[in-house]
Amino acid sequence: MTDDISSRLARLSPEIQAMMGVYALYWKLEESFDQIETDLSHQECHMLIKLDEPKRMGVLASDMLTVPSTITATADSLEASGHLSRQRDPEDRRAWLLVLTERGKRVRSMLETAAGDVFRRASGLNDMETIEFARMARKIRDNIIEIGIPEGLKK
Amino acid sequence: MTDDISSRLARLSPEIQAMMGVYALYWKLEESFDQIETDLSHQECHMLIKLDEPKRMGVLASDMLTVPSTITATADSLEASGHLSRQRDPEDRRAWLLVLTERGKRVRSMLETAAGDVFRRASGLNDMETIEFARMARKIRDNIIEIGIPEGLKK
DNA sequence: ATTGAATGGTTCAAAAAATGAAGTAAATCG
DNA sequence: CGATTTACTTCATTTTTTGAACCATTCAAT
Repeated sequence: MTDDISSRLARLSPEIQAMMGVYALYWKLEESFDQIETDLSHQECHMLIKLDEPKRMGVLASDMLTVPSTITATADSLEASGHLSRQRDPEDRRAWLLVLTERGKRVRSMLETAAGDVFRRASGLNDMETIEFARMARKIRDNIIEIGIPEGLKK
Repeated sequence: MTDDISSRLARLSPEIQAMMGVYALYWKLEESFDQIETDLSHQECHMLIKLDEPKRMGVLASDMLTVPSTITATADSLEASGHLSRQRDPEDRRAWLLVLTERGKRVRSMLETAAGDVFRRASGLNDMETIEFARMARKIRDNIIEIGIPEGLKK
């Protein structure tokens, strides 16, 4: 049965094959979020992951595909639990920068480690393949950041 | 600034780099779901994608990381809109198989095409790289299906 | 067979999460 | 300076998700 799915998939275009793999990996990652750190909601985990550096709330909103009021709520909650703090953006005093506290950094790094573990367990790739996959993933991410920012300002 | 993020990422372990790329791609995919097919909810899109072949509701629940009652609701809605039908599983008459209708197949194939387009636009990989990435993605997906099924029966 | 426990799915009320319209404060433009 | 736009907040409403009680079928052990 597995062979059937797999051989059918092999006939699809490479782009679709790629996306289906991405899909599967992402869901495994989500699954692992459910297991560790039970006191954080999904959305909170996502925000921590996105906060690899201080970011404006508006940037997060378009990054996380949601509206400002949702970001406010998530940030409130993470601030209350001591994972981040709001700091005025010196460039524009209307805007806030969300900055991880030490605790926030610790939890973020835990999430990152978990993500790495999930990849190792779920992918079944050997070391060489992992390195090659990572190289492409980095390229993809750079590309998305590049094309994504202008698109994020849509509407 | 982008260079800063990118060079920092380059210092992380390959597994984490890989996961961050996966993360970014998946979010782009979600974004595209928001744009096409406005009469389908997110969850409904996900269910259609998962239904590459008839599946039991329980299998979908563990696949989609949710509880049975959520699957019931989503299936009800997709059934009402003519995208799928319930058929008793002949193997076990307590269980239902969710089977896509012609319309459901059409929409699913549209979503698949959209996913492929997102990959092409978002990844920025050339043809060779795309083929290589796809090969690994297929391997990963196979591995996840293999290791995932026993894990799915947890609890 | 018969009974008891487990499994697959449904119902529905309650909880949680996401939204969007109206509001405040700061920046920008003419 | 005043008008407009931008960045975020508030909060009431809507949407989504959950979980406990439930029905029907299967499985296991007599």
